[in-house]
Amino acid sequence: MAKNFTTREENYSQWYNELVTKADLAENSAVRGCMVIKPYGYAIWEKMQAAMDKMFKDTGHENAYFPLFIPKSFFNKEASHVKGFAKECAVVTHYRLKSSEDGKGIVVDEDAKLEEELILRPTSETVIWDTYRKWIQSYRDLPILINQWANVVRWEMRTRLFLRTTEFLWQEGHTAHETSEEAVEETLKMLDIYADFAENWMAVPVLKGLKSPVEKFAGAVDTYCIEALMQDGKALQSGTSHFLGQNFAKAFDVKYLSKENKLEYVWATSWGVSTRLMGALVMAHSDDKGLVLPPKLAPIQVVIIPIYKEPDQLEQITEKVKIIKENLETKDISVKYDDRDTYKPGWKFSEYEFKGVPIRLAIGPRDLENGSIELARRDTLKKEILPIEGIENVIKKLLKEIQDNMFEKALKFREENTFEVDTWDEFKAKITEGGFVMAHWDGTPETELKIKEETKATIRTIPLNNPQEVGKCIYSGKPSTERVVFAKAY
RNA sequence: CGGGGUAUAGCGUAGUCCGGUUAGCGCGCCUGCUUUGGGAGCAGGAGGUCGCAGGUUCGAAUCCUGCUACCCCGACCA
Repeated sequence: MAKNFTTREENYSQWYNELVTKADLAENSAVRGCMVIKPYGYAIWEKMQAAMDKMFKDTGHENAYFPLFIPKSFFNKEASHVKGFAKECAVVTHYRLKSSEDGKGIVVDEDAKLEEELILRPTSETVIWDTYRKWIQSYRDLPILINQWANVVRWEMRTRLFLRTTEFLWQEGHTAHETSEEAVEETLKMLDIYADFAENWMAVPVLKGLKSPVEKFAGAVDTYCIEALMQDGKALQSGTSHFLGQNFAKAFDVKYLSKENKLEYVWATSWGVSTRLMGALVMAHSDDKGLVLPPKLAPIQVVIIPIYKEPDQLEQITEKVKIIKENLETKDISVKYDDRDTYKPGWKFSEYEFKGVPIRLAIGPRDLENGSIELARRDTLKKEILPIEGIENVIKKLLKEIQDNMFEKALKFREENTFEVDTWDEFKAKITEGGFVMAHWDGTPETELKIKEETKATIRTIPLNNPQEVGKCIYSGKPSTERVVFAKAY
């Protein structure tokens, strides 16, 4: 299956595409730009969902569901929001089909034109704020802390599996607060949760920071983000958290009566991560032998493969494996015993290696004699023979070690590919090579756009707690007080 | 939407320039036997509207015209 697999060196984007499809994560569908997420890929997404869902709930959020369709008129209400999304909205204009005149096919029934056209949500701010208006009257109704897991549609020109698809899955949190301070606090709290998730579950180190005005969300006052560096030196925005100020409250007339009996607009946030995280996961860790999954998100953490010649040998092995498997499962480790007789051990080794299973155990007659088992770890590809006795404890520890090792490796990569530059020539050179380039910027959108035009690089983020230092903008030479992070981005 | 490319079995492809048997090969699939500590071997077998629609021709995967889909590179974006 994974024979003739393109290497990262040869062609990074082809490597990515082949990896995603051959590892059974997803495939292209009949509809351009849309993907089928296959069971193995979806299992990873479900693990991501479960972990984040718990984090959201632990911080007081509740799940709800808002509709897929949004009345077109809602989109007129917040000017910059319209501008940001108008170009990529799918629109429903009719609600019925009929047989065509010639009886050969089916056509849109022109008599079934909708009074008001419906937009397939590119995000749900509008429908949610239209709803919140009805829910909020008094400060006693606040805060509202709601999240929804949903699909959204953005009609993109160019798509890539997981990284940018026409329809994608995500979660979107939408909160309403009494004060600006509280909303900002919420925005940053969720940013922290995203960073925590990325680093501790995905083993992907991220930079937390603020988006430049050019890059921020349409309708937000401030957009915060987590940015990760991929192995090809390009940045991937992996999550965003927006402080919306009173923009949507004003657009949808959402007011509350304060303790002082004054009518005030509420303060808002929204935050989201999507199936794009799957792309980040793949591109951050995987190698030329296939996927490498962090143990905390791997659908299968340990696979056990029997090696045998005779049926009775398999029986003995299976008996032994049953005990090992139970011991592992007692320790909350997910185990698959692949005793299929239709594939040979070598084939299975390659298969699970390609699918990124963190630990592989192989057990044969020789092991039964010696009370031993062969353990191979995916991240380092190292193999060793260990006693079966107590193997569950070794594995428990090793899974943690693999998780940590993957993070450390990714962090080291990022550190080795983060550069400070002070001149325009240096900047252009480093940007071409790839990586995060820390440079002074005069703070104007004009300069940012010029830099983008000339180098394709954008400001990925202005890091939180950024050290202040005197410097000159690499492009305009104007004074600057801090370095910002430039990179080419996905 | 611009530039480039591709379309032949489930997947990958040869054949196309220069029209001519039954469209070939690899992987995968099915059956049987032998195998099993890193992608097994042998034997047999199934599987094709050659992207679609026209046209030229005695004859089209091959030449001509039109269309469609997909991929890559740009512009746009998470």
